[in-house]
Amino acid sequence: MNKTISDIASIAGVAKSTVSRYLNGGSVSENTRRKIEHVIKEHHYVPNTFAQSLKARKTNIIGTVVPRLDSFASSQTLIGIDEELRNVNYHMLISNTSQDFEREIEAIYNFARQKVSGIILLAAQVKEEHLTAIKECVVPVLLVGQQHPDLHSLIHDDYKAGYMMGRHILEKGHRRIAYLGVTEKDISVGVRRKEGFKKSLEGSSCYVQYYETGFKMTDAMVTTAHILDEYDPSIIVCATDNIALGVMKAASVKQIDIPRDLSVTGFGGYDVTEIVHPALTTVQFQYKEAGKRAAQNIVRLVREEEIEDVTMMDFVLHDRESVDKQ
Amino acid sequence: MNKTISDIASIAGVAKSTVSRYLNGGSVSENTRRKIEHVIKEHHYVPNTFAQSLKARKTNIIGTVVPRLDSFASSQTLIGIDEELRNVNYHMLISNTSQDFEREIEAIYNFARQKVSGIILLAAQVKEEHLTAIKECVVPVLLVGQQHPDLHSLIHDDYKAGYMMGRHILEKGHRRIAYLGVTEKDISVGVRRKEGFKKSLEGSSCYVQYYETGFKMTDAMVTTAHILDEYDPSIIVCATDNIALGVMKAASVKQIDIPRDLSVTGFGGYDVTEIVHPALTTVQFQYKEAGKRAAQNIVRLVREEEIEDVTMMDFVLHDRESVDKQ
DNA sequence: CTGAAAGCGCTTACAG
DNA sequence: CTGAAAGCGCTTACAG
Repeated sequence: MNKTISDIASIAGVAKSTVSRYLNGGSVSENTRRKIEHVIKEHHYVPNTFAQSLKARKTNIIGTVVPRLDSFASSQTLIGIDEELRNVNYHMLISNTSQDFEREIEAIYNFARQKVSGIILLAAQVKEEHLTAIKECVVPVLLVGQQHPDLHSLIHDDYKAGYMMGRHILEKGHRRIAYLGVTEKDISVGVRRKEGFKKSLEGSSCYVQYYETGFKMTDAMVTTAHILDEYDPSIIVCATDNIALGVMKAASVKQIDIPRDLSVTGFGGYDVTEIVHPALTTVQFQYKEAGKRAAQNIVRLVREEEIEDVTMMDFVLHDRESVDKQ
Repeated sequence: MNKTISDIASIAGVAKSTVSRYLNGGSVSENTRRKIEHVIKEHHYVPNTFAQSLKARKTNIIGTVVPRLDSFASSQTLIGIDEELRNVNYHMLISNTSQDFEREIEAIYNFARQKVSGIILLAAQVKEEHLTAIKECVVPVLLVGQQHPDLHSLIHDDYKAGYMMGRHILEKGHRRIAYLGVTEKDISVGVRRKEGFKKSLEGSSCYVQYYETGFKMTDAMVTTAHILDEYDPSIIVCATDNIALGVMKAASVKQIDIPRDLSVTGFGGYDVTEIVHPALTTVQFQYKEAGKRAAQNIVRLVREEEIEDVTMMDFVLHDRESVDKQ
């Protein structure tokens, strides 16, 4: 495991350039090929990747910057990226930033030092510093989950998802609606979903109140208490599954029966939404497929092939038990 | 970003060895220090890690082999490892094997090629090939979640957890018990938990039936149907939270009220267990802390400091709503 | 087909 | 404190 190409060469009685050629598929006579092959097997020789990369001045590594490891969306996306990258002979390197902005920027520079050939960026917001870092590092970047005019990106169709959800609950007869969203700093989740939702309601005779809460389930539980105090909606449309779960928990604490007394919907399509009782009506995004697609796109970018500026992923609306017919 | 140490040296008008010395904290006069600093800043110079590692013949990278990315236990452990490693100036590299044995072995060799200074192995089973790979790669390894005589390991106290769970449900008055376990190939989950549980029941007057199912929620749902057909337990003790959720789902489908008609418990302490209704009685393992501890241990191993062969992590039993008093 | 040599970007004794 | 030189393990023209 600690032999070098020179060792192998001298044991096999050839020049190291010949071994290198053997390794890289250059022309080698059948005879020397066998000799080298044998020596390599015997000594379990594996080339030192650093030396290789130093020469090549690039790697077949794609760095992925991820805000958190413990979310369904993140892990599914990562799995997709990893699987697809493996298919095309690339490796994935993960850098978790724990939702810390500084670390995100740092991660980009670190990846550049490690000479990754491309970076997939899962970020909730793209700031000036991101752009600067990307420019300085001269490395292809694919933004996933958000959109930005200066960057190639891959997004879920949040607007349409919001729209479809609106149509859906309207069809179910709901007219007193609470929409429980998140900060507008998050364009996809905070703005797009809500905008799509609003749009679907245009011209209908319903009444909507908009609320904002945090991403955590506990935040949602607290906010739900407020909502229920001041307003009596027939349904709470939540911007994420997590928030919806918080609403459900808050309701169960208050002995409010879902969906009889109150309907709830989410967005995301997390596995749990099927498990909880009642099963949650939600929009399921295709995270794993998005990951695969992201991998394909970044590799194209690395190879300087053309890709569309924005790749849009589809979704599925699951009509389940948490919404009652009014 | 693409300048080399030579560039910096010539621009600053010094030798590259001086720049290197500056970079590595060697003695440099105040004057040259300023010059170099200025040039580096201006050109955004960052040393090439490959060249560095090539010289150093090692890195400050710890490779982590993980069977899956989409489990609560995995992600929490990874987060813990990452956080702690960052504190001690190491980096984490993740290799996901999607529970594919071949890939696990491959990952070890790959990490070795990349000259990681240590490997943290989250594996359900340790086979001969693992040991061979580890031996050949001459790299420190820490096994997490399982135990093996030839390896340093960090484990959760599954035996004691099983034992405590047994005591707990006995105290609650349960006497007709079903234990829904998993394959004994998984020593921690399949054997230890069950053994501890069995032990706690010794001398008590209860009746227990042991069943086996897969790790997936859907497997558990199917098995639960069988159990309920042939046996009428007052409680089903499940080897994992996932399985317990499957049981709960199966029960809700059959209109069986939990905990009134049937009690359920899990192991793991996943976040969802608090969300579902009724909240699940379970043992919460300290995954994140385990990750941190694992990071500390592997670094000690890398530095050739002493650590105990087996590090045992503690747990907390959460007494919640899914278990009824009999 | 094969080998000697140069060079990738760094670090580390060794002189001065 | 500073610089010239050698070397880490590989690859790639260039000759032969």
